[in-house]
Amino acid sequence: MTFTQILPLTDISRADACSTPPTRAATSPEHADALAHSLKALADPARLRIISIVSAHANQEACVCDLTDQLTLSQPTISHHLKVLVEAGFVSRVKRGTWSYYSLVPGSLGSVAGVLSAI
Amino acid sequence: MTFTQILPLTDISRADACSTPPTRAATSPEHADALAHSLKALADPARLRIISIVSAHANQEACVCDLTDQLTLSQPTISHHLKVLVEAGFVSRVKRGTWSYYSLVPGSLGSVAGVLSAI
DNA sequence: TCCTTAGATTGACATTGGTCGATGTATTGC
DNA sequence: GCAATACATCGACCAATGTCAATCTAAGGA
Repeated sequence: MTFTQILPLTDISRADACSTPPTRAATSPEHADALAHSLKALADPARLRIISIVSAHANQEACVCDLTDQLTLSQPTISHHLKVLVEAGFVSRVKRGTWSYYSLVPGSLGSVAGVLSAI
Repeated sequence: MTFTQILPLTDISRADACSTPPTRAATSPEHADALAHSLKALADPARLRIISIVSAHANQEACVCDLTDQLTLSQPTISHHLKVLVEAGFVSRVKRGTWSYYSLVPGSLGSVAGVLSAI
């Protein structure tokens, strides 16, 4: 019989008296990086409003002119925010004629919400 | 019978030909600001790991030494991240003796997740 | 072909944000 | 009271980010 059998492993493995042992493993750094990247894309008032405006449309689709109408931001700035959202996978773009139409990627928001509440 | 009865109102109310009408109102700027502020507090790998480490503990409580052990960050940096999380309402602090213990604010993550999936 | 329009890209700028070393402040133990 | 420990705060620095004016590209229309 060894010491590790007599004493709980958690008491041996840590030296700090202040702490209680963890019940499960914490999120990996890679997982945290990925989630933070998604959250960063959402963590901007203009981008949240863009998502809201897009999803408020009948066919879940809005053109850039809808956004420049409602947001008090320049057209390049809105285009920049749209690019961030596309690269993060929250909206997708389709071009018809002169106009670009943006739509929500189904489930993308719910996925982040699910991960968040599962932490 | 007037024109507004013949033609759909939505066709009259907007001048842009590229756009479909919205089915509901978009999020208010104030609401977007508030949600963005909460998301900003979460949108950092170190802070996500802090939340994960705290919630992985038996009593949903961890001291700073638990965090300095697991995160490869300086103690002032960790203290800074903790302050951000406290001010955003995701964790709370209680001091017992020399040690500060941080714990998750129940429901705070779920609340953000709920708002997110309701956009 | 040329002009106009829609929207993307570029470059520059100011602001914010993450990080650390140094220091400050309680609390504990001697 | 004094030294040591745990943690917070401060100040500085560099990187990342939001914003806009200017420019570029592509699609239509005359």
